[in-house]
Amino acid sequence: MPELPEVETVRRALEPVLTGARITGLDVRRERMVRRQPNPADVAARLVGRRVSQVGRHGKFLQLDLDDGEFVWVLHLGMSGRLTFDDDGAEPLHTNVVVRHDGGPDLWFVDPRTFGFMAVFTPEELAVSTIGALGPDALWELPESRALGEQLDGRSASIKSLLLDQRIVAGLGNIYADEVLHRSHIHPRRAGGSLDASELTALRRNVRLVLEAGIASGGTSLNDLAYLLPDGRAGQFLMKLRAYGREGGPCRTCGTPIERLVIAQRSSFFCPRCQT
DNA sequence: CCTCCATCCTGTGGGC
DNA sequence: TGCCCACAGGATGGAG
Repeated sequence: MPELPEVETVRRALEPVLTGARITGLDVRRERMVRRQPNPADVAARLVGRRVSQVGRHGKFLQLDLDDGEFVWVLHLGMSGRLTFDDDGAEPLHTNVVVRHDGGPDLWFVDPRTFGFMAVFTPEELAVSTIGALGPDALWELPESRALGEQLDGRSASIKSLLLDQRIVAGLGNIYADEVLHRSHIHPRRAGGSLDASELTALRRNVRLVLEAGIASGGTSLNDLAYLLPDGRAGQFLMKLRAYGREGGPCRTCGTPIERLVIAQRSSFFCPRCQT
């Protein structure tokens, strides 16, 4: 569920609490939440007793440096993951992992669908994993349009599916990809290699614009059961969406009803008039 | 190398 | 009200 703006919002909430904190305990209640770990039994041993030196992010992956980079603690929220601190309220259903530390209240990893996961890698293990093959971060390392064009050159797959490919640029998901394409007036089914220079320029500009606007609004909460800020509030970007989830509603540019297509097994919302 | 597809899970909302 | 189905913010591994 959470895309870059949501994960960045979470990162900013974790940063002041966890930076410098020492992990004192780990309670894994659903083993499935620990995945992609070279040896799953190592997770507690690698985590407990270590100090968080930096709270980072690459695309949708949270990456927390432990003991100045000796290990990297990776968390991914999947489709329904939430990170929140124990606020003395009732522990939510599907609190699958509890992390104790000396920087404040326990950290709760809540995830009904369990598509999220966590793992603790050495930098070497991380580098050779698929996480190490992530493309540049869509916010912090967004390539120039010319370099984007080189990535897309010759590709016959739809631009929508290529925007979702985290090896090209890391951070866009289904909502923000649709928003970027709408603002760029590009049809989601266009072949990636068919974009011209001015379209690439618009695409790049709108990736930045949409992600920054999403972060400024605290992300997108589609309903109050999935993504929420760590303090429990809902993100406010939903009302600013121009395409995603608006099938049948008027295009905010030209009034034409927004249509829905399935591309790469995901819903795509677009304006049939503005986006060509 | 590239593209497409099924799969991992649980919950919700719409239609009947 | 209850049942059934479609669908949901993601990533991966394997087939072709």
